[in-house]
Amino acid sequence: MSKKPRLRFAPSPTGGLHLGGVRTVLYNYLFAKRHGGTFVLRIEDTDQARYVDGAEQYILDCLQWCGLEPDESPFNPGPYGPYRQSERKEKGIYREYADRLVKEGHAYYAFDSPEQLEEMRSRYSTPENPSPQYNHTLRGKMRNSLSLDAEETASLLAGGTPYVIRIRVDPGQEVCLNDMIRGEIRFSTSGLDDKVLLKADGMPTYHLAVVVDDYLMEITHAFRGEEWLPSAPVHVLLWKALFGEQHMPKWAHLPLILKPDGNGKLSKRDGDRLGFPVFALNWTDPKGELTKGFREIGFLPGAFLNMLAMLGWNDGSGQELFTLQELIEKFSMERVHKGGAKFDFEKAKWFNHEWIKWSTADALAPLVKPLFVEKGIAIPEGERFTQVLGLIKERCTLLTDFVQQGAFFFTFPANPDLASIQAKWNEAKQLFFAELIRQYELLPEWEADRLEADFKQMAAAAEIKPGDLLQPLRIMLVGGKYGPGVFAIAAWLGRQETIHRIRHVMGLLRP
RNA sequence: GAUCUGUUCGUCUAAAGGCCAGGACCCGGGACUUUCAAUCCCGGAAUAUGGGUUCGAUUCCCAUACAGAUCACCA
Repeated sequence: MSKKPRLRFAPSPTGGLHLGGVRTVLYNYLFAKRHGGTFVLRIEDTDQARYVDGAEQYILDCLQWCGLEPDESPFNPGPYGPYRQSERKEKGIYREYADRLVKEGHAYYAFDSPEQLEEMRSRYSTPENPSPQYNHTLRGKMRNSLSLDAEETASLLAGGTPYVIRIRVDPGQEVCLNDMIRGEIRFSTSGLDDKVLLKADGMPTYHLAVVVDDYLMEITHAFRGEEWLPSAPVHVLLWKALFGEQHMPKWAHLPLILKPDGNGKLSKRDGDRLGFPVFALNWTDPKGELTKGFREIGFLPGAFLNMLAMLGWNDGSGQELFTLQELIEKFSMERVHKGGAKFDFEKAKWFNHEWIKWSTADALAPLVKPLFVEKGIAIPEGERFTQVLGLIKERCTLLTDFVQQGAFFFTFPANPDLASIQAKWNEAKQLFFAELIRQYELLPEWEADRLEADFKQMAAAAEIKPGDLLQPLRIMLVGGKYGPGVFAIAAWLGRQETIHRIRHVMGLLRP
């Protein structure tokens, strides 16, 4: 790489950050870091109608949670600011380039009202061509500085008639785009339309803004979703007209993330319908409707990123578990897929489970603690708590599972599952546990192996299969048929609590 | 409808002309065991179709089929 790469993520602050968006961030970030480059966050807030308060902070929170923090952003500006397009517009940046395009004949003024545009679309719409475009064939029939004479245009302009600036695309030329993932893609300009570049409110559209800002911010590589491919030739045309193609960033259009069932882009609705999140973090829309995020349902950020990275990329070795650091070291655009990938929530959970197993109890503790607190469960400080996490982490797929799996350590089992032992409960067992309590009370040391050894010895003496006694003991200590080894549990609970729990359930059972 | 992009087990994918198409998720079975997990073993399942090119095609070419994206003063 000749110079330090500069990459950007350029979301519009309109709502929750989607899985696909996070993956776009990730690939941009990985590539930047892989090559010692810079990762910038630029806010594309040019659509004031869709702007949502708080969405910008939300995006930053997502990046922070993921650990994909930008080197330059509206919150920590670098030398290429401002980093919000609305602020850039205030400085007249886009206007200047739009005017230049008009002056040089690459763009023109269009005075058509929304009604007139609608009228045009319905008038020229046919079964063969359901979406007529504002292009070289139709622009002569519309009200613009190409169809009107200069005098009329000037008076319209002087009279304050609302107008937009549209790119002038001449037919019959070929635009070639060299995509890092897909190779050479050719478009004929005949199929392109005269896209609006500058809106009537003076704001640029995405097309103008992305080109101008990528140039001004010296972006070297631009990775974005595949849905942008159809408008890529317009951007190439703009680059040629404004700054020269040789300065254009290298493009890559990332494959789409598809819905698990059927086909098509994964949407928030699919998540609601199928019962999984599609946003990174909880998102509350302006109407107050909450959409769950991966963080809140109990994902580790590392697992989330790991899963996303593998949706469309692999290093060819068969390795599936990667830390962010490893991804940075191994990531390469050459190995990014062309085809879209269906999102599989089961596999996503598998990644998280692996990450939890792999995490230390100490690392998990601060993440899990609030979950217990939330449920009103008082937890001990320090080692006592992490010991429990160590005991149960391998059976937790989501962080939230820890509460379910671990609550009985800290709270007395209120409703023990008597049904599963009552049927086989008898005098002999009653006697056994009474004796067990006596024995345990006298035990010099309270430690799992010793507890187990004594238990088995006594079972043998009583001529009852240990298995028939362990089930009741588990219900007594845990309350249900789950959890780690019973003697490890007893050891952790301590003598007093263990005996208390045994006694309590014995009182509930009738031989 | 037009333009563009895709297509290997149900899903994510490996094999960048050449060992029985490999791994993972998932599902089924077994082992272990003290429940549930974890772990280990075994099994299930794929190159969309048709033509070429080649001694040999998952891989290269063409056609067909299917799927997707886009077609706003939204990004």
